Amino acid sequence: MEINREFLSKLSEFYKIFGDTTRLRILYCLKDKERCVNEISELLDISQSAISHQLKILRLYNLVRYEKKGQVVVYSITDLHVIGILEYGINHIGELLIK
Amino acid sequence: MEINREFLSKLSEFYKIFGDTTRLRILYCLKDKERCVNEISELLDISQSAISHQLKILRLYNLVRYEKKGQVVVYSITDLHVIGILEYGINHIGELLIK
DNA sequence: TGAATATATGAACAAATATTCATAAAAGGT
DNA sequence: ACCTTTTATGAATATTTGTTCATATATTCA
Repeated sequence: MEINREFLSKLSEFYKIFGDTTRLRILYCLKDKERCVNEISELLDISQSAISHQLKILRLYNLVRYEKKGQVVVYSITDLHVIGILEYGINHIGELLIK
Repeated sequence: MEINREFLSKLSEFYKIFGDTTRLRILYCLKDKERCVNEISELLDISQSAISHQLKILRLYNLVRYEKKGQVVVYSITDLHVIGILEYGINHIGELLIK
């Protein structure tokens, strides 16, 4: 009847990740293209540190992939699910918000 | 290129709602059946006040419907989208978490 | 090797959010 | 009219979360 507590907790943590505009913007700007930290930082006009902290969270949940290329670290979306979830939100949530 | 700021903010607020175990549990226990506040409170073993505060948020975002029946207030899920989003999470997020 | 650049990270602080507690409001039963 | 039950709500508090600031680490280049 009730959902298993542990899964529930993971589920809420997961949604929570998408519940922050900084993280959404990061994910969105990585949607079609990998980018390095400074690039993201400049593009979104958010401090390097803040971006780095948020990337850490995204990494922790396997939403982004980390690849070191010389001095630079390049981040990209891990997997199509992430884009799917984003698009699901973009398409379906609008409708709910209107009513 | 970037998502419109206002939509972005609504989107994150929306995901945020699902990013709390209490609210997830409330939504989940209303999945197939309408219930009154005390019923939810007892079922989930969370204080009536906490439930009521959270229901207010769910109501604000039109995720649940409010119906007064005499002394009792009955809540139910507003719309199939909500269940869709929940199920989307339940089905797809598990996979992401594993990797 | 030393300077410059890119990124990560811990601690402090600020802001947002959830819960509790006390109480109010609304309805029903006596 | 009064007591009981159910729900809502404001204020206080506790907790969580995000950002900034200072600094560490790693890599390249001179």
